[in-house]
Amino acid sequence: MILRMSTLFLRTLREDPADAEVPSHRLLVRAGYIRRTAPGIYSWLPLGWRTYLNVERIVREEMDAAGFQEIHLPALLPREPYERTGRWTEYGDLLFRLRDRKGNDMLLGPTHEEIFTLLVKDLYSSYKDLPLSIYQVQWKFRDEARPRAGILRGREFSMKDSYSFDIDDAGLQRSYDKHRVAYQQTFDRLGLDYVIVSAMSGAMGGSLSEEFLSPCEVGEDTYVRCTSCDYASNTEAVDVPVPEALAYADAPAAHVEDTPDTPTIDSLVDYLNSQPHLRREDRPWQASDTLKNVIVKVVHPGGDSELLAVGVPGDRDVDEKRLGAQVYPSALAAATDEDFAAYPGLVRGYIGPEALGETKTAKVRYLLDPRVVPGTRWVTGANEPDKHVVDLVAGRDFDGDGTVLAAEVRAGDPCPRCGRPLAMARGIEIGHIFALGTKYAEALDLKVLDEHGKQVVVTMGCYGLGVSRALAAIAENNHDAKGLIWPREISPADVHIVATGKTDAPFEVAERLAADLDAKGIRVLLDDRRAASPGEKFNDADLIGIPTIVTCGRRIVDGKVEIKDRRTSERIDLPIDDVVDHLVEVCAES
RNA sequence: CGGGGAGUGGCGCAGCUUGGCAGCGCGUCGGCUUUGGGAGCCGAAGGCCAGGGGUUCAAAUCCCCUCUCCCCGACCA
Repeated sequence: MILRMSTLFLRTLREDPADAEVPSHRLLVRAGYIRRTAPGIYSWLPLGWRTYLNVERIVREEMDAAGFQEIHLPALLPREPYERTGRWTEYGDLLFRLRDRKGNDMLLGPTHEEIFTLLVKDLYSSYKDLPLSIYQVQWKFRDEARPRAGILRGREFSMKDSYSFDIDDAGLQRSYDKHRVAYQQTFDRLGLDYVIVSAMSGAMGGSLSEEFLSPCEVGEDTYVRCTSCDYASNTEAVDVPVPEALAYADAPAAHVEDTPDTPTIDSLVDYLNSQPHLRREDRPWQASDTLKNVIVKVVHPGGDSELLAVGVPGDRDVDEKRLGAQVYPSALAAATDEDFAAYPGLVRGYIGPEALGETKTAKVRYLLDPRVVPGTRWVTGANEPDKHVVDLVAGRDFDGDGTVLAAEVRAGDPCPRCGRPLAMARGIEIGHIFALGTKYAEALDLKVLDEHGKQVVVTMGCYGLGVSRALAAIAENNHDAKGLIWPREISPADVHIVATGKTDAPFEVAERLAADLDAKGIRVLLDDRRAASPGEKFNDADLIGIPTIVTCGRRIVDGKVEIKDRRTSERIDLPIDDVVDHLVEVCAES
């Protein structure tokens, strides 16, 4: 099939749309691939839809090749299964809810664990049926608080979601690994760079989960990567190398000092440096010499809560996400005035380790950053207003009840694998795989008989891959100032033929080439517009981003056309008769 | 939910401070000319200035209220 610019349902924009910031959004709208229909909701135009279908096809081929079976579930779903797993409530405002004419609650599927689980329960009842991996490509609906960046984060988006069903943990691990490999192959074929970072399973439940992040400035997920080796990790999960313990035999004894009006680390450091009798000889005091003790409230799943004290070097904040991941499945909350009132030993702004810990006066569980090893000397709160302790030595004067990875991770911190500096990076989450376990099978009572005739709960995995988001990620990684530059397999066409000139000849040559290429199975976009100026056509071709551009123009009189590689801008002139063979070769190579 | 910005022909914007015929560029339609990097000239169509209320002889412009969109943050399989 030959697409003709003269009749194509397309309008390219000369200027950037006012509401688009990120490159993929800007260019996809400008080049006439998508149009905004409502906030976070987009319509696909012919070029965009062909491109989208290519991405979807590649994903589908890779899933099929891995032995997963495609099915298709409705997007419009009943409330009941989501009620049973608790997600009707848990999803909150994120869920698009509606009612049918009888008043029954319905929803637009944000994800389909429940329905897949019920479908398997409906059909299967024996361990002999397992393992099973099934998937679909479906539009998902989430009423995001803030949709952004075009199709990178929409309220309606396309996702390939797979689900695996196994009889035991070993089977789940095998299914998980198969999906992991299938994802690697899929993203390789899509031409997307990615890093795999371990993630917290959070609300999805389960033990193991990994995210596939495509490195990209406009991505929403921050992660940490090593500047030297290939270590990459979710920020929450970065490990901190434990420094060696220091000798402290000749360390001075701890002493309490008056430090009026110093409830913050900054004010404390300034005060220490301003007092001649407190100054250090070797260098000024800095925030990292202080030990900051932060009180948070941990709310357990049952609803009980307790206070927790976290001690971190004063130059670092407690990263709530990181701490939250450590206490999961309990949740974090801010400690209230009442909480503090219950522990008179805790003096806000002047909390020190001597009052903390299971055996101390405050009896608040006290966890320390791994950097606080025995022998390190600290300035920290003396548990009295306006007083701090200097030269408090870890291991001699205080201990924690354990360690916790709660301090923020910063660029320059050492890589846990090789010790070289880490860097902060951003990425687009293009895939997320979970070893779910039995959460959904239990809630929905999916059991099969095992070889002993005993009912066992099936264990599950779920594996998401954002198809429309992957397209946006590909666009983010494949463009220049002039427009998009598609990898051939993704591109809406293989070759963009531009005819230009005032005579019929170039147009006739272009038509003939288009027909010949089409006969060879090469997909052609033909710019057969007579009225458009050459400049307009060339700019449109660069904007649209088809990988090979053939210009039938002024060289026609020499029997030649120009072939340009969109990515490298390399141009060659070729005799007309050689063009088809040449392009067949070019298309086969890339 | 917090902070910032913006709503004016299809698109991108000016006009608002200081009230007085609703403008510019692009696009669209017709005509002539033009064809290698978004062509030229002539003519034309197309706008309740987000909505509601108010002030005024007169409101895109001033005042009050509402709505919507975009960006940053919070949130988020």
